Amino acid sequence: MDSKRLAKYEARAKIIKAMAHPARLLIVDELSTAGERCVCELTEMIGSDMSTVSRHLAVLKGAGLVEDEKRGQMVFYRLRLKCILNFFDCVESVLACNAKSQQELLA
Amino acid sequence: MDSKRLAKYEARAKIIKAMAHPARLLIVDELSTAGERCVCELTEMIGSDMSTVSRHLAVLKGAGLVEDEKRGQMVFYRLRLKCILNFFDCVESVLACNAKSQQELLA
DNA sequence: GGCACAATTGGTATCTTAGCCAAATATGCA
DNA sequence: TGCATATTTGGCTAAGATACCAATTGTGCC
Repeated sequence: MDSKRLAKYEARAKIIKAMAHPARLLIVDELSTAGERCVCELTEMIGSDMSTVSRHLAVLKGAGLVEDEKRGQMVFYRLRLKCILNFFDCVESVLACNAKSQQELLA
Repeated sequence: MDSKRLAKYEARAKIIKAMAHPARLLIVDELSTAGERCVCELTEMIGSDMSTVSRHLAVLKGAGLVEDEKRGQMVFYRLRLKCILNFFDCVESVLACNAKSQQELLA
């Protein structure tokens, strides 16, 4: 793979990798409907340590998927782009396709 | 996070994680345009060991993204779904958005 | 200043992933 | 049968990801 093509796929992979975790998918999903959430709200939803959630948010921010804003002692996160929902539609159709194949194997 | 919601995000994460690698993105991209490719062709494009490529393909297959067919001594892989291209469109728009932000910082 | 709350960061243990080489398996052909 | 090619799998090691606790930073309030 030449270096230009590699750079292209690495850039894509970084973004995709940022979403490749259940907790981070919950965050993206939640932000897409709620608009914005502070770290403490997300922490309660996810149910793990706040330090862990903060690191997940840092990953999403590093990939450019979310942006943050500090208001008072809280930090609010929101999606930078809405198209991530299309993304999920595609993932769901893969899941549906897989489920169908599973059924055909049983039938 | 309740177990049902967790299961939903884990299923999604598995699929997304399967694409979260430059070599696997090249494979998906290539299959989306070429239709199908054997392991040796993909190995040459990627430029790493065939055993490595074979493992990447196994990851994609495990997530239900590709299917394989053995013909002769070769194994051909192809995409199970075409919608993965929409997927890339979204990733590209995140990249474009990031690039724009970078420029604004410089200006 | 001193305390409480929100969030991030350092440190560390643990698990997973990725890569290579070598070995095993499968197919085609002489 | 024997050899070459295509692919997968086992074994190993290095690198990366994840989670927790503890410590630190920043803000608001008394």
